[in-house]
Amino acid sequence: MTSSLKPTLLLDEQLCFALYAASRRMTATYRPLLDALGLTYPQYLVMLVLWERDGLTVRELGERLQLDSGTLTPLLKRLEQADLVGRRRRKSDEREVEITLTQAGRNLHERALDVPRCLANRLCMSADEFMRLRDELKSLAAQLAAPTDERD
Amino acid sequence: MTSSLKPTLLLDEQLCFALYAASRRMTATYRPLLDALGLTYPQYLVMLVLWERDGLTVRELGERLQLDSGTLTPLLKRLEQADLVGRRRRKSDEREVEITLTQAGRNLHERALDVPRCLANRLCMSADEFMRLRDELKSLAAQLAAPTDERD
DNA sequence: TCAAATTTAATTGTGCACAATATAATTTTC
DNA sequence: GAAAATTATATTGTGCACAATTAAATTTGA
Repeated sequence: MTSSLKPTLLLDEQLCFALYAASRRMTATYRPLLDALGLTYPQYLVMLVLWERDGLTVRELGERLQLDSGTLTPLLKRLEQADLVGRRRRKSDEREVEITLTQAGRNLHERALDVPRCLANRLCMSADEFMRLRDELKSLAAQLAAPTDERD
Repeated sequence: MTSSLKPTLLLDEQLCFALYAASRRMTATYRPLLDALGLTYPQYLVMLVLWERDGLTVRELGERLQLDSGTLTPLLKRLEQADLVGRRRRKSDEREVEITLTQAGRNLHERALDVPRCLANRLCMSADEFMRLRDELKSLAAQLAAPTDERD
């Protein structure tokens, strides 16, 4: 049989704290690697998206990363200051701001290839464990994102 | 055989992004529940620790939550403003600031018992799955926290 | 066609995170 | 027991997150 979940307020028993602590620890592990590239962790995520597909709008970046314009607008301005991206209103629809990589932004891609390799070394995890944990987190996020049509 | 991990820069393949996104989504799921208690998510974590053991110092809270004084000092001042905790220097060592629950802080404990129950309903996870994922995240965080005596 | 509704970014304000530094109290060492 | 080192908290500054509001462009619909 599967034991039923007994909710408590003990910190060490909380999934939410394990998630929160692991996420901050992961970001801290990336920090020295990303410092070398002149990027913060959220800036790195934006660059990942743009390296996959350049020329997205702020809205499209936000959908991909689940971040709103209040976060992205200043972040993108800092990337623009660093000469990694350009920002310009689209001719076809002036409400949209298109973000494009500069040459320096494109050049950074190659140096960034080291980052996941370094992390993989730190993880001491098999590819299978890695993918299973990743997919469990994705499905957890999807479940929490789903509209709450549950009775309480 | 176990396939070897091939590091890429594709967002959807990154464990780190799955972790980051799941953590933010979890916090967002807590938000409406904690709003009802007048707490933010990090404030709730501090209260969890104090409900388990009252009268800790800022340093001890920081060790438990892996947060430094730059985060905790203003957060604790807001909890003090909300009359949930008191702060006072210890007589035995005036460098230390002891945090104690007020009566209102203790009273909040009972109302908070609903929070993990509501979350458990949202998760649609067996207790076994819950505990396994939680423990995997704990061991991931521990691994990343360990000193990097790896060769690259 | 033109007013209303919608969409998209930007702005504002609050609250973390965290690095770096400052300050004050305590402990250690000589 | 006084100088030096250590410890604990607070402060400052930067950069997210995210809610709420604003502003501008576009679309919709009578």
